[in-house]
Amino acid sequence: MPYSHTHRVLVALDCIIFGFDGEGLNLLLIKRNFEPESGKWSLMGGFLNDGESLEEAAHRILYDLTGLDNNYLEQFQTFGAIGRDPVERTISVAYYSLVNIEDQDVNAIRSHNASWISLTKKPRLIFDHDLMVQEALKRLRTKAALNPIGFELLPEKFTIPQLQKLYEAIYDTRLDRRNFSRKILSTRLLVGTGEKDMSSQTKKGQLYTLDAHEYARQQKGNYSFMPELIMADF
Amino acid sequence: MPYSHTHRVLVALDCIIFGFDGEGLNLLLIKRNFEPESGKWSLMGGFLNDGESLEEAAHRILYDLTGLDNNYLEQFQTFGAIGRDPVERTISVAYYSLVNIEDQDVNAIRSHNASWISLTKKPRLIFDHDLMVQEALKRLRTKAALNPIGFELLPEKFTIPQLQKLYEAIYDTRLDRRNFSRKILSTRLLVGTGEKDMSSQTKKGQLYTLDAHEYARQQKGNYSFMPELIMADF
DNA sequence: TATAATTGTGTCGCAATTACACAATTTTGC
DNA sequence: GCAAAATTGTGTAATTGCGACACAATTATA
Repeated sequence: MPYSHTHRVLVALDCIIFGFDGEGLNLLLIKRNFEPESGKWSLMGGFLNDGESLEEAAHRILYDLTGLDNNYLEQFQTFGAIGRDPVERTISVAYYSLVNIEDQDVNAIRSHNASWISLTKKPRLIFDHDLMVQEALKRLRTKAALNPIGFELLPEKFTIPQLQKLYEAIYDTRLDRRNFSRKILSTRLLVGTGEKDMSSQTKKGQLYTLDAHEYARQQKGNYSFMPELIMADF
Repeated sequence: MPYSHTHRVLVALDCIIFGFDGEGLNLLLIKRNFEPESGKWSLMGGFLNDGESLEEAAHRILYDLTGLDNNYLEQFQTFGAIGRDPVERTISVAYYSLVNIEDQDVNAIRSHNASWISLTKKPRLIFDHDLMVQEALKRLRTKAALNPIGFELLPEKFTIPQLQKLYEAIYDTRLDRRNFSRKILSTRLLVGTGEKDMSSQTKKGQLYTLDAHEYARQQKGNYSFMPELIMADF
C-alpha cells in the first residue's frame, strides 16, 4: 500500500560539466532547440526514470551528452525552490562532473547542440542554472583542495606546468612554480614517463602520469591535499 | 502544460539532528509508533508539501520535533537508491542540524516519541538512515574544520574547555588544551564575559560568548577555521 | 588543610610554507 | 642561423605555524 501522502513531484537531474582547455575552465552547455526556453542556454539535464537510482540517472544523462562513461561525477546539491521550473513543480538533483576535454565524443555533443564555453564567458542560463554553476564551482574548489581530483580534467599524460595552470584556473589565482612543483612531487602521486611533451605549442616539460595505486589511496583516505587553497565558503 | 514525462515520485526530507551534552555527540531519534517499521528507531522526517521549498520543509519538520526555529540547518545529500523505502519509490533530501540541547522543547519531543541518544550507542535505524547518519557526520566534520559552526551546539555562554570537549567529540580525538586555547583565542571569535561558570559540576573556567560580528564574517567569508582537523574523505 | 585535578599562559623546536636565485632548455624574432 | 626572451627544473634561506612540554593559579576532593 503506497503512502497516503499524495504530493508527488517530478525529479530532474542537472549536470555541471567542467572541462579544462589548457588555459581556463570550460562548461559544456546546451543551446536548447526544444521547449521551454528554446534558443536559450542551459545545463544538460533530464528526468529521473522509474527503476533508476539518482546516481544511475546522472550517469545516463552524462553519457548521452558526451558519449563517455567513467567520468568523475559527484552529487553536490538539490534545488527545490518554488517556481524554479515555471512549467511544473520540479526539484533538481545537481551533479558536477570533471571530464577530459580531449576525450569528448564530438558527434554526441553536436547532436545535442552543445558547446564548450569558457567559464569567464558563460551566458545567462535558464531557470536557476546560474546558481547551480556558482554552487558547483564552490564545491569543486573545496573538494579539489581536499582531494586530488584535478587530474580528472587533464589527459593521461601531462606536465607539471599544465597541472599548475589547471589549479590556477580553478582558484583564479597565481601560484609559485617552484613551490607548486615541490609540493606536487612530494605527494608521490606523479610518476615521470621520461618523455617530453611533443604537442603543438609548447615543446617542453617532462610528462607525468598518475601513480594509480597512490591515487586510489589518497582519493579515499583521510587526507588533505592542498589545504592552503581552501577557500571555505562552501 | 505540464511535462509529458510522467514519472513523479514522493520527496521526503530527513533531518540528522546533532546535540552536545558536554561529553559526546547525541542524535535526536524517533521511536516510531506508526507504520511502516513501527517500534523501530528512525530519523525525524516528513514529506515535501505542495507550495513549499525544500528549505522550508526541512525547517517545518525540525520545528515540529523540537519547537525550535533558527537552528543551524544544512542540506548535505539526497538519497535515491531503488528500494531505499520499501513502501514506495521515494527520494529523500537529507539535512543535518546543530541544536543547543538545552533549548529543546521537552513536550514537543515527547509527543513525537523522540529521545536524545549518544552517537556511540546509536541503535540500528530504519531504511537507509544509518547511511545518512554516517554521511552527515562526515559532512559535519569537514564543515566544522572549515567554518566555525561548532558554537551552534553550545549554550550562549561557554568555557574554552567545554568548546574543546565538543571538538574532541566531533573528531573523536584528543587535543592539547594549551594549543587549542591559543588557537581559538587567536581567531578573535570569543569575547570573555568576566563571569565564571557557576553551573553544577564544574565551577571553573571563564565564560565566553561569540563576537557576533566576527562570527557572521567568518561564517560567510573565504576562510579556513581549523585546517589541521580536516579529515577529507567527504 | 593537604592533595589532586583543572584552568590559564608561556616557551622551545621542528616541519611546512613562502620568497627568492640560478642554471638549462626551448621558443621567438630578426 | 643566432641572439634574446620565455619556460622549465632544482636549490636555499627566512618566516610562519603547529606540536610538545613546563609552570603557576585556582578549585574541587578527602
